[in-house]
Amino acid sequence: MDYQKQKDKIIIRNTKDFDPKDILECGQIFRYFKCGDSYIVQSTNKLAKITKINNCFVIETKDVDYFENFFDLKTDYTNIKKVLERDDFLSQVIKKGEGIRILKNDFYEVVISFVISANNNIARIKQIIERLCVSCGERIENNIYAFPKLEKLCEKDLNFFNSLKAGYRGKYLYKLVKELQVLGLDKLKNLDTKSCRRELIKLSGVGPKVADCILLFGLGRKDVFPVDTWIEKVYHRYYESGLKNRCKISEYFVEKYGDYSGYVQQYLFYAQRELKDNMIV
DNA sequence: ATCCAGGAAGTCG
DNA sequence: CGACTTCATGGA
Repeated sequence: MDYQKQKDKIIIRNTKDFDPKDILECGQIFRYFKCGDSYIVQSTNKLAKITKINNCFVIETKDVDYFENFFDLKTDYTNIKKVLERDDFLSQVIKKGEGIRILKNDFYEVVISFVISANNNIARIKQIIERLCVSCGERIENNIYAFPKLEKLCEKDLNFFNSLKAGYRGKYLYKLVKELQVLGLDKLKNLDTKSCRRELIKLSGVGPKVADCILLFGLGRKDVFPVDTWIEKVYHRYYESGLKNRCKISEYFVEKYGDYSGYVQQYLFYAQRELKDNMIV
């Protein structure tokens, strides 16, 4: 990855492996918005502004090292895509999101965010998380708030979580934050993928799919394949169609793509969602 | 009005 | 174990 770090900015020259639209709108993060020609991205209490300037993307932030890791800039996506493009179908799919990168977002923030995501749509997920941050998060700038700390959310009652208009997920969140505080966030992070997945599923509001999203977007594990409604459509339309169970479909993809599963899943999800029903010939 | 969204939990067999 | 139902909310 061709990029240069400075005190308060990162300059990215290799724009074919980095596109903020592809990265942010592929459903792995919910705290971002367009601001003129720029994108503002938030993670925990940190903030970055991405702008295209002269065939480069410039990431302006006070936390250069954090966002270098956040955008996974040390990983070579040219090589990842080269491997995957040996498959003719994937080659077509990747064209729809060539600038995708899998983010390394904050583990705890990802847990909360994807419990909210269950059986929900992205526009509404963003609104619910925004309400959560505005009501409980530290104020960073004018209308910018940090993601609330776990201790703060543990003080809140069930009524508060219901007021977020998260529907039946309110009671999951209420129980979840207490479970996380008792368990300790660091203990989960250091487990191997299968053990961690098994522990995550014990948390309230976390099932197989949400656990896979947490592993992928919060812990950088690429040997998982979250299966939601979009991916289920992709499976039945472009792969085999014999499996009905989403867990089995996930296993099918992980066996097929191994340590590239997370990347493939994200390319497929983005292409299917962007192009609706006419993804590929 | 009915269906759908980055599904999970509860129940039943 | 697997299948089946219920669960809020809001946009299309």
